[in-house]
Amino acid sequence: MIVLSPTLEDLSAAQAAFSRFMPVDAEMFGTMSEFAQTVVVPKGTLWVEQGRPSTHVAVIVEGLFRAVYSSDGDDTTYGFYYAPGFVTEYAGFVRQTEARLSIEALEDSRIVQWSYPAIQHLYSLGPKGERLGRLIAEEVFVGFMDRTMELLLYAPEERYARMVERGSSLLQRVPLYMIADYLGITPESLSRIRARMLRKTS
Amino acid sequence: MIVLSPTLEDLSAAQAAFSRFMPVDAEMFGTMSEFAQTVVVPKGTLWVEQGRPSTHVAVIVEGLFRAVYSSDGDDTTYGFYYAPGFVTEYAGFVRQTEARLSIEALEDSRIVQWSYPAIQHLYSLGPKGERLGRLIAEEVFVGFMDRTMELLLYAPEERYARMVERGSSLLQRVPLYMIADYLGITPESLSRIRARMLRKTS
DNA sequence: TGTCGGCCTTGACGAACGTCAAGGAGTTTG
DNA sequence: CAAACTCCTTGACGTTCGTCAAGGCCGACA
Repeated sequence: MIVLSPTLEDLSAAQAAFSRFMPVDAEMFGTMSEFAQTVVVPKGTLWVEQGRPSTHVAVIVEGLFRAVYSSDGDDTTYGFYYAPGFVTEYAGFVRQTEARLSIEALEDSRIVQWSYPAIQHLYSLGPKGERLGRLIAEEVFVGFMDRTMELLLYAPEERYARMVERGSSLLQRVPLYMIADYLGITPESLSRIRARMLRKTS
Repeated sequence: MIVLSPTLEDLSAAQAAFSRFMPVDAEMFGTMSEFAQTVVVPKGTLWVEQGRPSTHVAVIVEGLFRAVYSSDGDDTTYGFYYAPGFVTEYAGFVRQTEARLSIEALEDSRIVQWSYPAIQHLYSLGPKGERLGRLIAEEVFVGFMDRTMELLLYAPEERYARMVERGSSLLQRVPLYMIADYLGITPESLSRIRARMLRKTS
């Protein structure tokens, strides 16, 4: 992992990500830029390690990450993160406790990150900073609600079918055993589900 | 549902709930009290109805609620809410869109509620209001992360076993078919799981 | 007291999933 | 070029789940 000063493109990608939630004026953009770091994360690197501090939140300029929970030597893929969007081990970050998940780069990635003190500083600047933090937390929340609903409402086969219908780019970018994991099933089961679906459409 | 002016006990229960997240000073407490309403919700009432606006957020003084998603005539129990804690159809509330879930009182309940404009007013008072909103959103988020993790990591039988170990009061207060639903299985399967667990311990 | 309705259990059966094991295709590495 | 590795698939088998159906328990209520 290499830490750099952000380029203008990095900063504008970051601003675009934040702008999806609320307008970012010149002053806030300036403050953000001042504390931002660009990080180049090679494929396979753990940007956050389970059990260690979760110190940063980042905007993904390019690349792909997964959140993974490890226990007794086996991994569970909890979620994926890609541009344009955020990546962070949120639970640990907001409470400044140790990360409960690792976050691993699945492709060579480039992110713009802020430390916890930098974010606190942003909050301390006034209601606009707090507001941005709140809006992002709420948005992230709604995303997780969808995820939980998917697991509760649909059987494994339907979950995969819906992912295909949605045209998720993950299906092209991620090995199937991680998709299986994400859907809550084994790779063998996903393989059989795919075989069944092929038989039906042909 | 009967709407009343909050009693002092109602307000102090509300303050206690908020205090779990950050100190609430006299000024903020005053503003909160000014806009608060107490609502008596009889068992069986839908406090929020799926498809209609999600207008309020509330602190539970006493009672029990469940969030339920209805589709094609069958229901899925999404979560439970009880004192001391909050209840709201959060996704609809924060975005002021229609509720995606209904929220039903499972016991005769008493809550202290705030409307969306009241909360916005609280936010507009300065960083402390925004901060409180953000902290609550983050806390709610971590809870949902736990919920999703439970569904991904554990098989149905383990999910029930963990609920028993945790000593959840829900097991005493809620019919098993709702528990089954909450765990993502059918009532029949939960019944068999209970039978299996009894055989093992005896 | 008898009946009704809500809730839990049990049975039977088929379908889907998990596990263990083996094999094949494509890519990387020496 | 061959060997090693990663990833996906397929097979066999046992277990668990969902569904449909029936029956029992218990509190509510006339």
